[in-house]
Amino acid sequence: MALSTQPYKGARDFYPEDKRLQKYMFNTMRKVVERFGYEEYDAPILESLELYAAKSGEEIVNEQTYTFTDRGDRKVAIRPEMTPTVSRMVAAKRQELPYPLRWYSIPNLWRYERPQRGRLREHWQLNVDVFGLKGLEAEHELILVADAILQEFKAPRSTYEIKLNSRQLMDDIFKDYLKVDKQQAHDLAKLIDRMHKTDAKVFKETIQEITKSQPVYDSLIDLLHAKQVRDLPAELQKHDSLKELEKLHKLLQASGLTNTVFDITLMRGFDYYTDIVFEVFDTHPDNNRSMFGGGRYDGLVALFGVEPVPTVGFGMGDVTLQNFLETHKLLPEIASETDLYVVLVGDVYEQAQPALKELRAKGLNLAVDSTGRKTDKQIKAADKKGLQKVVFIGEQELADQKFTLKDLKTGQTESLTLEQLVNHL
RNA sequence: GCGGGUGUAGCUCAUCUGGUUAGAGCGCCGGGUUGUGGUUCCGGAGGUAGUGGGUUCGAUCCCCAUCACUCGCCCCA
Repeated sequence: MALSTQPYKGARDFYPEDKRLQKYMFNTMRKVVERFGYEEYDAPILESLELYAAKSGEEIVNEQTYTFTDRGDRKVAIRPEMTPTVSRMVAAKRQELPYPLRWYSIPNLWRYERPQRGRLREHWQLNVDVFGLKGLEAEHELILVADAILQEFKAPRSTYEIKLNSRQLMDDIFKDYLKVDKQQAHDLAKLIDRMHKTDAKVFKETIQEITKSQPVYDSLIDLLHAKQVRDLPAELQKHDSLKELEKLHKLLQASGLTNTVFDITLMRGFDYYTDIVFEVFDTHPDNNRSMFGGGRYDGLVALFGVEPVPTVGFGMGDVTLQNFLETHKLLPEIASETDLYVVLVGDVYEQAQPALKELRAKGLNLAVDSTGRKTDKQIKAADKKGLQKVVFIGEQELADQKFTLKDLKTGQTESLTLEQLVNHL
């Protein structure tokens, strides 16, 4: 039985052309978040299982986390998300860190689930967090960062929509406005979260079943029709979170983000969110899904026994981002890291070394064809690698110290000294 | 974890209700004479039909199992 060449289920091999694309995406993200003053951190892929048990939500720990017991009998998890880790890191140095803290990371994360479009078992996720800002300047900044990343990828604002809501608002609506109990609130939240995917009739019937009260049902249906903050009942207009949402919306509009909307059905899966949450949606019908999201989670750092630190963060997955860029045809051709393919003509491997050394010293990335095969084969190899520039080095060139540079795209050749060659590229 | 679909050459797919040596396009390799690719021409390699069972005189085709991929659900990025 031959060994399988397939990568592990739900995980990807990155061949050089795939890796080039990944590097392009990550470098673009890095460039943008660093422009906003965020600094990169990292951490181990393994964490103690307890880290996730506390606050991530039931499902992700019980069913979606890769776990094992190590030789020292410790329960270990492969990180399914980065937020608990970064909270742990901040808590560990709570007193000595300079706030506001702007941190980012691009970790690979593992979740045990059924792979499908936009969702694999291993993915990379840009995590951007700001620690130590109580005001909604934090939310504003992070949404600007998310938007700036998509702008850097040249995505028109019509291709995505930024949805805003508040977890606090929803909690208070359930508790004080609708006056339903905890279990009902939880069930309703889950249901509302998938309202757009549920059949309208089934949706309403399920609400009936959960609320068991006609007035509550009517009020809730009314709320769900709200398209903007102003549509909500006057009684709720006084709610702090709603005022904040309105302010945030104005701030974003003033920043040129014309594609932000209030969406009362936005819930977000993790239990640790405490107030404003947001998600960026792809508006394309073929890929209508949440690309990334985040929100405020003021309580997480305090779980480590230190004073709380107000925090806002978001995550952006590489798979969903790539789907988005592909769907909107925003992925450019990415050139190889190699600048120049060296065709050796005749038996000149040894004599060519000084010239090769000089070219490398001047910063060119060279791939030398040291096979000794015919020149046409060598050129074909360069072409197949997707390289555009080829230089010929043979007896003649070495004698004259003039080298023939060929552009495989235009077919033109030029005879150049090493100096000129370097300047040319 | 649950439900549906698919699985034939490296890739995309044929093989007409089970019937001789399973085909094509693209790709790949070699050649059109020795220092210039991409076009073109000629030639060639490559498949135990995902895997294992079963039904049948006979299975790529029907049945079962299993694995993989894929779509949806759950959940989420």
